[in-house]
Amino acid sequence: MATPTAADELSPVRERIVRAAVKLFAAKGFDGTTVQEIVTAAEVTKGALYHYYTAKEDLLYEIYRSLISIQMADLDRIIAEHADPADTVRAILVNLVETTAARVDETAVFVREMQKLDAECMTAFRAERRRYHETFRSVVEQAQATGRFSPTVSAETVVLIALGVVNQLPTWYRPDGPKSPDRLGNEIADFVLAGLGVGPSA
Amino acid sequence: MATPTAADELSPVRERIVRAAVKLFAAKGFDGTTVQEIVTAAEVTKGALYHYYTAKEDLLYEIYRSLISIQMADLDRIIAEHADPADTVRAILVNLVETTAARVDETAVFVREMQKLDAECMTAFRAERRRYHETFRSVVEQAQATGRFSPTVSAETVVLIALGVVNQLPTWYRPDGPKSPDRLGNEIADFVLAGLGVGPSA
DNA sequence: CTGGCCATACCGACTGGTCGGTATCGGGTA
DNA sequence: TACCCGATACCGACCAGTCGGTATGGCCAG
Repeated sequence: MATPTAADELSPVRERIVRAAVKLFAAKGFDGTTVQEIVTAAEVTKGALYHYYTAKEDLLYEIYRSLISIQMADLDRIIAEHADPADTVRAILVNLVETTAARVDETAVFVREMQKLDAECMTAFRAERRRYHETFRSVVEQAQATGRFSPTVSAETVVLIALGVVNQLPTWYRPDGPKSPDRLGNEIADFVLAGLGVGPSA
Repeated sequence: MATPTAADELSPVRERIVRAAVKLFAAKGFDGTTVQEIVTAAEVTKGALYHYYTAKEDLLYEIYRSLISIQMADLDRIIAEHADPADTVRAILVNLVETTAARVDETAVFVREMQKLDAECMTAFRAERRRYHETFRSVVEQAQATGRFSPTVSAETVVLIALGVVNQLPTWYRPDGPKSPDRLGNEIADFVLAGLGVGPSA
């Protein structure tokens, strides 16, 4: 266990390759990026890349897996930590904005190129996404049922709106912009909670 | 002027080509679609395509131009037609959802492949988008300044959220789903207006 | 200690096939 | 005939992936 190859740790070479791939895929798209460009940017050779990965598509898979596993773990943790639904929703949104802002390239690739995965990966990822979506929605639904949130708008629409902003975030978010991810997340949460009939902060 | 080549009218062949291109680009991406696939789907030949277009990229340009020009015209018309800001915001959102639902493929391509346009087209399109964004935002800002909308959330955030949902719409919207575009648009408008402190309908 | 052996990590020229785009010609219409 | 629309054959560039080979380092027998 001296070598950090366990679990999620990537060997330095693998990590350099994936990092380069993410940046290039985000900038030029999956099909628009050549394997040669990736290996040049990663300062490795084609042989090295194909030593670690069996196909270009594996890189996509690696990117998605790391992104989704983080988000799902965060969601479960947040729901376990908070009792009040307004707190929960706020925490979910702030966390989502923060992790997305920290991984803009990954998210951009995810949003734009998801459908390029082969059928079985697609199904798996759709299932994960669905679980995220439905977990989020049930938080809203339960709070509506117990009268904490206004029931006028459908929970489905709320979730669609909330996830919509986050997925579009890579298009407009700039790390050097005036608003920190934390503030951005809270502003979005303010708005969403206002739409659910909850006043700003408790 | 007997031939309908004027203004936005496309000759039958051109139209078939663009239609096929939109569908394929939406399904497989710009780089993932070959010119041969386009001409096969359009039931024309490569010669015909390159007779009307000088490059594959021209097809992207054509798609964007038609989408954006419609949206900009709608926006200007809607703002001219409505005096009350709540009505204006609702009308903008309903219209946006309806036109987007009617052109899911175009929007999907637009959102995903915009950056593949060359530098000058990009600049032009960014300017148009910016104008849309800022026009929308100023409607919200003015209503906040005159006390019609709650000033607690920044107008910028509201616009980002509203346009976020619409751009993501191609990912989840299904024409055969339970909700009509009109109803969807109104639900989104309900939520956005609630977030701005305006009760449902006037 | 040392020398032979093997596994893992990595190299980069090469290939089979594909793709965007072009050159050229036929055939219908005026 | 003249001209435009479209068909077909073709080209040069490029790309994902391969494959024969090298380098490094650990390990075990002598």
